[in-house]
Amino acid sequence: MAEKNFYVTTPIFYPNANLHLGHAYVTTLTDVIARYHRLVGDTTYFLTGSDENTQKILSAAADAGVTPQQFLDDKVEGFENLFKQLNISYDQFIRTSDEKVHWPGAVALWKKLDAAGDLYKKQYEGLYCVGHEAFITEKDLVDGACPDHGTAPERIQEENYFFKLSKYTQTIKTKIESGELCIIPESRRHEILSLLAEGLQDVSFSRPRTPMSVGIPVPGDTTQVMYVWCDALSNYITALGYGQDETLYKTFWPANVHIIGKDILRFHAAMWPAMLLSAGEPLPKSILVHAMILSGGRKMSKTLGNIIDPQELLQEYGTDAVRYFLARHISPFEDGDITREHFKDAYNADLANGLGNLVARIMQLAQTHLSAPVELEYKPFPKEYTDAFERFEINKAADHVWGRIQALDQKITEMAPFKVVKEDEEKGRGIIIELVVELACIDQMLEPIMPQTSKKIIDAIMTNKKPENLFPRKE
RNA sequence: AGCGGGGUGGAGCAGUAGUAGCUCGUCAGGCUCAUAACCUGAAGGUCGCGGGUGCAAUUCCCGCCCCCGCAACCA
Repeated sequence: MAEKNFYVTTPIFYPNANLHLGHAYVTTLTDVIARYHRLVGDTTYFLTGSDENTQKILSAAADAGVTPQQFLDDKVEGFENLFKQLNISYDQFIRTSDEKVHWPGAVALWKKLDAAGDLYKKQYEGLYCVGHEAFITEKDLVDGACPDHGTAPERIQEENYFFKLSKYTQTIKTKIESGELCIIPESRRHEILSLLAEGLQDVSFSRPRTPMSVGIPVPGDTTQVMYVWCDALSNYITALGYGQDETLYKTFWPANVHIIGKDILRFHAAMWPAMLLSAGEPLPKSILVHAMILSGGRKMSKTLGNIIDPQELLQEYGTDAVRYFLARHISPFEDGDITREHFKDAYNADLANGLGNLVARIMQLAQTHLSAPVELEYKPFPKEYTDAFERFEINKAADHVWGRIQALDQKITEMAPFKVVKEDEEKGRGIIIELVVELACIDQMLEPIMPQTSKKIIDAIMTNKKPENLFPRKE
């Protein structure tokens, strides 16, 4: 628990649609981890942002009848709005369309790859599916047409820059095996190692620039724009001023952890490390691959109609209840499940009957029988709690806290201060003070998960007043 | 097809070679400080199916069945 610098990132999100519960999850997970590190005294930097240099924005904007810039600004405002409602404490929100913050760093990184001799031009011929806005392979075709769009792809020939990804296969493999680059959990580590065992192919790293192109121009070649993943991945360092004012970069890079979803593992655990190796920069220390949230055992989709909108939950239950559910009832590593019914049950059992009721019982006793606020003494966090956080198992950390809540409820019943105080006032007060002290300890551990609630509870303790009903029971 | 994850009391999940645990729900009792809350106890499972190895398998091995994900606006 030595104080140190801690840099944590979320993926950057596509602004072509509104954010859903999955985005809310990864961001909340990251926020809980960031808040924990601040709490234990680490100098913490938390980055999130949006991935805006994508061709799809153009058509989405056209459909919406606005300019691409308006469209982006609008979506990003929506992102920031959701993050505000979730009480996300990010230090920076990076937009890859930002030509001042992001572009110079991405260009600097490109130049490093080029200087290392890892970029080369190659004639590329492939089947381009207009629907995908991407190249697809021969074997994807069904009766000569793209199975998803039902149209025949165009055979396109173009000259692109290629990145020598293959060159770094072995180095990356070694670093992952040695734990120098830690992939969490184990199952994902195996997955990426088996991918590396097959060997990495060099990848196209640019596209020809057209009048309608979106993206960062390749330095020294105005006919090309950077491949979107090359552009996007570099956000983790451009946000720290890489290639410009590198004060933050020097302080915080390498990142302690990139938090990502399993669908983008190969970009983060293969392509990104290769880029950094090529540029001679250190690799991130770990990559945390979280699982997906299912609804009723199925992936959320419009067709199934099982989508749960984070806004809906936020409105009905409030910020901290949503944060609590995501942190405790969704495992970071196994697919989790959420239904409205399940959410309500957890809310009533753990927040209304559990935490909320406990605070009410103790503070009622304190307010009635103590003449002044209790003087608090804080103990160091228990190992079970800190270990869970070091392993990024925030659900286990929360389990520990709720175990303490249950134990405190038992203690009240056993010691019966409400009864004792009638016979021996001093003794009764002593018990109540003990209870308040323990509540304050619990409250402190609650902070990363439920910052607003934690504040309300400590305020109640400091003023020796029973607070308003924290979590009214829902029927 | 291939790859990956999973099938444990009503629901959601842990878990281990040797009396199967947790949370929610249900039922009974207790308490009265508290949000009809809290505490104690109980009922409820042949741990997907078939075979193998072992003194012993839910746990290891083999085969099979079923569900889900990876390709679709989607972490």
